[in-house]
Amino acid sequence: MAAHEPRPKPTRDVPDKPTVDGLEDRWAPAWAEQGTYAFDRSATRDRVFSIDTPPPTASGSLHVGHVFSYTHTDTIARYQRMRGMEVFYPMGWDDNGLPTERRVENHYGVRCDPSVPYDPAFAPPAEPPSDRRDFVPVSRPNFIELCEQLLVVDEQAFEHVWTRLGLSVDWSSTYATIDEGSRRVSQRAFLRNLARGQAYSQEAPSLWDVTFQTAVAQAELEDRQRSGAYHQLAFHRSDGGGDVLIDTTRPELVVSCVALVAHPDDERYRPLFGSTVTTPVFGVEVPIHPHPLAEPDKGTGIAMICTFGDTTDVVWWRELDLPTRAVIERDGRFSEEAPEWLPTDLARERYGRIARKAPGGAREQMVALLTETGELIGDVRPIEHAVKFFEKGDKPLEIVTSRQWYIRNGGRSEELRAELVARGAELVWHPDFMRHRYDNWVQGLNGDWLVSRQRYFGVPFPVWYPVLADGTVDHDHPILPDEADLPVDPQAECPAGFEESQRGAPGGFVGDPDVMDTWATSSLTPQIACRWEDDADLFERTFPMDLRPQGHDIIRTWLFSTVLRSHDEFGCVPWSNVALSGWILDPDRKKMSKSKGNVVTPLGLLEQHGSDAVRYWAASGRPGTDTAFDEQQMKVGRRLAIKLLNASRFALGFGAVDPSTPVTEALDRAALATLADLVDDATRAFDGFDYARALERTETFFWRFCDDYLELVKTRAYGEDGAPVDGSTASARAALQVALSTLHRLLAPFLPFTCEEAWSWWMEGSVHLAAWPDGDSVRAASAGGDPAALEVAGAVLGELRGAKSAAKVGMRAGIELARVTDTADRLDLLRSVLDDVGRAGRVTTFDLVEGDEFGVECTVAPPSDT
RNA sequence: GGGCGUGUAGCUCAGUUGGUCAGAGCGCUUCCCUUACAAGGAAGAAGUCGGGGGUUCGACUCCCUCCGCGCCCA
Repeated sequence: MAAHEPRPKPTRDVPDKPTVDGLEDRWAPAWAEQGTYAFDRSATRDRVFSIDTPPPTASGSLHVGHVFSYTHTDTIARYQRMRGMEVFYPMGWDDNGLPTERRVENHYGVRCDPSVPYDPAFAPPAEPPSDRRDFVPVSRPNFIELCEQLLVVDEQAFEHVWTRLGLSVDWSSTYATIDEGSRRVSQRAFLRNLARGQAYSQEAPSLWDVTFQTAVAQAELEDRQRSGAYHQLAFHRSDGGGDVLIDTTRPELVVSCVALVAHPDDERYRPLFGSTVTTPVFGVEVPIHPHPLAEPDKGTGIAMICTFGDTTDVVWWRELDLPTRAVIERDGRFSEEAPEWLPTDLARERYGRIARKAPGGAREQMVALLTETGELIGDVRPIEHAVKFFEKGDKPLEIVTSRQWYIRNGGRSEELRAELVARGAELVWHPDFMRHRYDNWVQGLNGDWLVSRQRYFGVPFPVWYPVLADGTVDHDHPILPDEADLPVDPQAECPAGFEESQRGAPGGFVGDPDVMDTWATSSLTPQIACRWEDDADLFERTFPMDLRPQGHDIIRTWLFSTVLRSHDEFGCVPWSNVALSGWILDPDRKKMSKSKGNVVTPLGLLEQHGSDAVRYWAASGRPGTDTAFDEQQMKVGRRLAIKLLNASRFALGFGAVDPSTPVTEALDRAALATLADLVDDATRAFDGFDYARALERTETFFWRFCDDYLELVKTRAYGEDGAPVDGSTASARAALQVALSTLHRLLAPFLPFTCEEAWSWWMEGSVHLAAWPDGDSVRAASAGGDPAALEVAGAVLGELRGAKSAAKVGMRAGIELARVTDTADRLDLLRSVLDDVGRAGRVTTFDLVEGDEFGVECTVAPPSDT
């Protein structure tokens, strides 16, 4: 539907007692029935405004932060719609990932096991077992089906909140990140990456979260301060020249030590480079290498390199071409068998004391061993140091080696990094300074994007591998599906030309067991929402998109990866604008979060204050700025909504006048001239995605409009009882119509329910499909009015009120004489509106005196008897 | 340690190229049930614009520095 010029109804229908209560129940269903926000896909690209809405986690719950940021986006969607754009505003659900996996498991009492064949008739247990060990194993396709069933329920709850909040989403076009379309897009994009050499697999060390049993990408890391302790260990020079002392926080990793390393310029260790030492306890001979990453100030200045204690070890391992001596398995425990590199029976026997132990237990044993051998020097010294964690995890990450898929992201290519930085520069950032976050992230990348997850639930890699005659798997010659067959599940389906019976057999095939990181799918939301290759017509009309709204905490993940995928596939940015929203802070200025227990449920807020009131608070939060959770502001929003209804009732309470009626009175013309400037201001703000500024300006005008203009014009607008409407009364009524129509539209993006209600009293169709007001048209209606006239009138009226207030009389009291002192220019303006000011202030006589200082002296009439 | 942001009335915040910019709302005090509005209206008190330097005829606004807070990255 295209925006249209306002069309007045033949008759007005204004309720006697307007209320903001219940407007959501009246208008949300009406909008749904009338398809008010339906996307017209016949629109050409230049008339479409498409929004890459963040898909909320389906199994989670909405919180105040969602209400906050989604309201921002909605105000922009509504503005663009009123500007005549067809708004493509789909909603997605992120159900691809751990939270959904857990939820489906617990809800149905099942667990995903890709080795189980698909069962089309599967039904989950009637009573979910209480113990996880009794959960029923189901195939991945079955698991996804259950996920989709549960999503229906979750979606309804979400949609209920969103529609009540008044999001102008087109609910006929939704997607889920695990649904068939998303899987197809993810696999297709991956195969294209693979074909272009942008994706590759490799046996490589990766950070591993033991709890979640998942590999962790650079973007999901966080450093946390943890207390640890330096243990000083004695290594023994092979030439018998004495001991080399090193400090380590992880003595349990001595068994996996492959070398010692010191800074090339470190005079203390320079003579030792190239020589070897034997490790304590195990007596393994290892070399001493120079490397610039060694820190002379840290500990003794020489460190042991293990495979792998931390990410620096990985760098050393790679750059110094060291052997791999991994001992920690994916369950986080030391392997059962003694490593083959241990040279002696004694060493193997000692290893038995740490076998199958978790790092903490192994450390205790090692300290005991080191103490027994006398190779632990002095006391352990407690320190605080940064330790790497999965952002969702609670145990320090280990580093394990396994086959992983990567997508090139510039971390190993300066050229690609530069290209991606250039893509970032093409985007318009709101607010602008957020672009630095992107730049810093891209420039700091030091490895490719790990997209393997080693989990079961997710989008599978669409890849099989040949099994050679000797039974080994040939990872270098993957078997790929035809794009037309996507999505595929290599664990449940066999590749073309093979039989299922050949799975795992020599001469047969195996399916890649891995699934993709959820960001590998989320990075394709523009492609998914716009239905890349699945609906070429829609894609052409909507992509590249116009706006990506999102939180600033996921610039490095979601924003960056989306830019990367679009760059790879299309050679362009996926959207032209990105809008970063801030946080909600609780009254103590802390970020609101579930773990802090200070989250308020959105539905309760919407019911308590009304949706428009909550939206008002949300829209007051400036783009990118953290905002305090403030129910007082919601109450202000509610008052604003009520005020709008009452002011509308007043302005519509007179008979309608023909829209062509000239606005002749100076006060009316001044009011419209002021309004015209406001329209320009609000339009400029919205064009720059600054909804908060548009709201603030409009609101400020509106309060002044009510307090001053409506009071000043009231008597004239009523006209003489029973007398025919004269020109000055008609002017007032005409100006009120113009002003009201304009204000309803200016406020519609913020208070959609209230504005629709008031609009419906006198206009055909939805205000949300009405054309955004035009400053020049309003200015034309003002017939060259001077905004200063309204200012002068308001200033004098304020003084008159002040005099009455000081005299402690009611505003109804009369003023016998008001002596106004002001400059000649302003007195001239005042004369042009003096009748209105006199009536509003109940002034009998004015005395206008020229002077430099503005002032009003009043003689308040004595209280009238009776 | 680096980067970004932020610090204006008790509270939440405007202040767009340096010159009526010292503002708004809430809260507070007082008055008023005036025919749009008592889930309201009117009026009033309240700030050395984080501290200190500097540029300028003039700085909340530009520069330097320090301090506080927040976020991101090491």
